[in-house]
Amino acid sequence: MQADFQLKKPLSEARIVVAMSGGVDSSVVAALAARSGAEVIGVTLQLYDYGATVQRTGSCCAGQDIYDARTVADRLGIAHYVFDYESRFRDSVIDRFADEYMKGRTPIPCISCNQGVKFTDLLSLARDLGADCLATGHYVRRVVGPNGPELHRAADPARDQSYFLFATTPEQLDFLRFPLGDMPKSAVREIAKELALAVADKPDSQDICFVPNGDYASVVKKVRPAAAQPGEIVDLSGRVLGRHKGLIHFTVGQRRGLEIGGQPEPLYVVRLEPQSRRVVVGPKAALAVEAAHLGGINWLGEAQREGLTAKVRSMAKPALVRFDGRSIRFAQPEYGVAPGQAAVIYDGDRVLGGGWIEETVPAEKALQAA
RNA sequence: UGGGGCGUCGCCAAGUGGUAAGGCACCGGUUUUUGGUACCGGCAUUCGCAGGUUCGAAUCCUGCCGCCCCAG
Repeated sequence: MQADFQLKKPLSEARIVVAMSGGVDSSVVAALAARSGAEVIGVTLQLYDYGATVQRTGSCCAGQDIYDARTVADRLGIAHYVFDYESRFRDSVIDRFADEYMKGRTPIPCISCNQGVKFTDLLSLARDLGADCLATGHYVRRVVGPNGPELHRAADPARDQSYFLFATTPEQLDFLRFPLGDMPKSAVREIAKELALAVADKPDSQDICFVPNGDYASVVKKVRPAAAQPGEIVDLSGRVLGRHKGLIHFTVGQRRGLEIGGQPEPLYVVRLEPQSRRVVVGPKAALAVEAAHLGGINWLGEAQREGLTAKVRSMAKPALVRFDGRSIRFAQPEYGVAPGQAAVIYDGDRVLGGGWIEETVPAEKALQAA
């Protein structure tokens, strides 16, 4: 299987830097790059303290993963460097993650990481190394269109990671390459197996890489000890239904963990009020949202067209929306839209851009029905 | 200490002689490079306690305990 690195010069004269996390995907990218005839440099970033995470499955960029990346690079016969980006990662990803939770928002550290550490810092590092491009293992397609490179959904819809890459700027996209965007995951594993890469059967990463055991609240508390303030759980009319042990344990749309029984139907978190530390809950209908205001918008497209869709979470099916440059308006009510999450706007398979959800507008009709 | 009502899983609650519905909560799993959602599965050998009647009781009888309401 050959990969097209979309370079203007012959591959034999090119230098490709591959971001190697230590997982199968980026390892296969390195293999494809090595096979292309270009000079390949593997780079692995050490992002967080790995003492606690060594051997943990489903992690990335620490301990065992760095060792795995090195092993693959050795096998492929390519150069490999490890850089310590811990403090940068702590500032731009972990601290920001904790601060968002303290504000009653629900952050997506993977996007912060892609946006900052990977596509800003690592990318400029790659330029410094004299690379012609930076290749990563993301499942997303870079399509060269009439007006330059475009970002598209991966060919394998089950693996598509475009949601996590909405903040990629045109300048970054110009330098980035995503050789796996056209392949199904199974093909990637097959390549890894053919080449007898040690990571061929390594489990996919999941959850938040720097959070052990899925217990993100502990990480937030460790970074921001003031985060664990208890408060009241109230219904839409303000009636106190119970107490909670910290706003950071909740996100809009969440059902479990409220520990309030005796209800005729499930209760969901409708909103979080950091000032009063109240968690406001209500029936599912109260979750309906008709619009969302976005901040930190990144735009990759040209004209804004009709028939756009948007995703407000990674695995959601795209919803029909109108976008006016600042807000999206859903054609049908959308449920569980949480501030702090990303809204990514698509034209078909193409990512036009997106932004962070700052505020949502309840869908009146559905709210009254509640 | 007169009258009335009630006591079934953590919560709500069905069941009034035939061998414990359901919902919520909780737990586990599946899905997933965020959080969450959704889906699947689990969850009272026992009905406040003690006796009795009956082939058989959460359901009937007796006593006790506890709670609520109305009267003092």
